[in-house]
Amino acid sequence: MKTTRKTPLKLTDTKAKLCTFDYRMELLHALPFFRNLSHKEMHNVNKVFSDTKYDLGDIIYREGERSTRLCVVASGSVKLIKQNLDGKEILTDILKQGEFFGNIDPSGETFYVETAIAQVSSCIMKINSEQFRNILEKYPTASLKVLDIMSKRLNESQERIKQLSANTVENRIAYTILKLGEKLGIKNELGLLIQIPLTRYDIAGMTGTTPETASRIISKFKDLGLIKTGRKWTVITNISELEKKI
Amino acid sequence: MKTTRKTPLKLTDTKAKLCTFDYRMELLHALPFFRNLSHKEMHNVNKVFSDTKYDLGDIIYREGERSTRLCVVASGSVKLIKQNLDGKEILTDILKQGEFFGNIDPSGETFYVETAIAQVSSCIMKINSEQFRNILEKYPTASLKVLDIMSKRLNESQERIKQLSANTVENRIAYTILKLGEKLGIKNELGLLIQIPLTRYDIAGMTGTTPETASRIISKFKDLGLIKTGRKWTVITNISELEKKI
DNA sequence: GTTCTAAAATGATATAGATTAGTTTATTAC
DNA sequence: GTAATAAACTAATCTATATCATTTTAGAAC
Repeated sequence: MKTTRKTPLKLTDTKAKLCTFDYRMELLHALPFFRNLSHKEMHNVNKVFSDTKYDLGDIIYREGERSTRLCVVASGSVKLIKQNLDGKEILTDILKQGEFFGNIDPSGETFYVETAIAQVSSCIMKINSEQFRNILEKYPTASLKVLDIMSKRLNESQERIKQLSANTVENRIAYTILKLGEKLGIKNELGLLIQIPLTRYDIAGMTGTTPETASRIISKFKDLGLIKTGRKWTVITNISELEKKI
Repeated sequence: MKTTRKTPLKLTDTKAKLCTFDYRMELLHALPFFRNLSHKEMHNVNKVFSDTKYDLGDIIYREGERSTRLCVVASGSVKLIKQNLDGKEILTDILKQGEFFGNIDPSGETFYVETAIAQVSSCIMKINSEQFRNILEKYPTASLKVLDIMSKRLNESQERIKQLSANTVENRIAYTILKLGEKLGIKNELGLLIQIPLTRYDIAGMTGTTPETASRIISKFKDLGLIKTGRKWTVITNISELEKKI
């Protein structure tokens, strides 16, 4: 018995929003690390950011390239991946509007440690890491916010290690879908809609398994009525039951 | 065919050094984030640190406890572990002299996300996170250093995810031993000596496997002449060949 | 030295999930 | 609308490693 797969949802416009001056100001000011800055200070910060548009699948930077930029997702979403020697890739993070990625500190690593790819059409704001460093030195509370975010990311990363070490693939996939729901989900009539193109390769890359196994388990979850999926969307239809699978 | 296991090494004194005022000053000043401070500034910083001695196996804090402290290893070594619901534990890090752990930012997580255990007799310096935050606000370059360390830890953590996702247990154990050698190893006549008590449980917790499998693979490495081990020590006798096992 | 004990090692068996191979379906291009 | 194609799905087999059970050993206590 299958759940129907022909459940297209009206997809929202995938074109990246234009990064107008006002939009950028608003967005930068909404970033946790710039929240306390005055309008004038924000104006100065805004000046040192540039922005670029990327289409779905475009590579923003590659692992191993000399790193000179800190990036902020102005619109769209970005996935970060690391590649293994044998070509297998792991997906380390999916970033949405307002999140930063790239190189924070010019005194540290000078090469990007992962590849960043636009997951949908996206607008990315960029700042030279040296200039970002200057801002952080000038506004110490901003540094502390960045530090806070880094701690949280480290903790999430360790949670993933814990899961890889001790949980089954089924547990991990349930957890990953729920986390994505929390982060990117929008409530609608069917449940919690995650509107990003999420291939079985992506799921496999996030959970340390193969696309085949990911597919099998997702089919199982669909049969159990926990989720519904299409090529570019996933809906969690029964959160509480899916949580029991962790 | 076995390599002889009766190879006791003269163990160095395991008693924790006393944390005299001068020793603390020296140590704090050597920390990357305080390196640029003046003697007078260091004096102020030193005042807000307290210190405590722990014996082998003592718990410094437990996962889930309210977190109010940032800790620095003054002497000895500390292991950080996270526990799974089913009791299986993963070892997230081993920290040596000069490394920090605990809670950095009081505005963030308010509970410890891991358990810290003294791996040998150790002296730990502690500071209230609020006070540490004040220091970081006062000395922006210190924040950037902390940020740098956090980035590095995040990257190491992601490297581990990559390995758990794509490599065999053998690969991971080889990698882990080499990393420990890099971090804690002391060159001696036999090779690179790692002088910490490292049980098969620890190795299993670091590599996401079981103690039995860890034991089997370590035996294999011993038979191949890559390492020698005792209860409280490990020597890498052939680094280049061990590297080929990654 | 001898005895004791927790850790380590080893052996036998079971299984989750990888691998290989093929079929079906959703979406894009026409 | 139909055709083309890449992703998703499914099935059968294989293997690395977990699990369960037992023996051996290093180092401590005497």
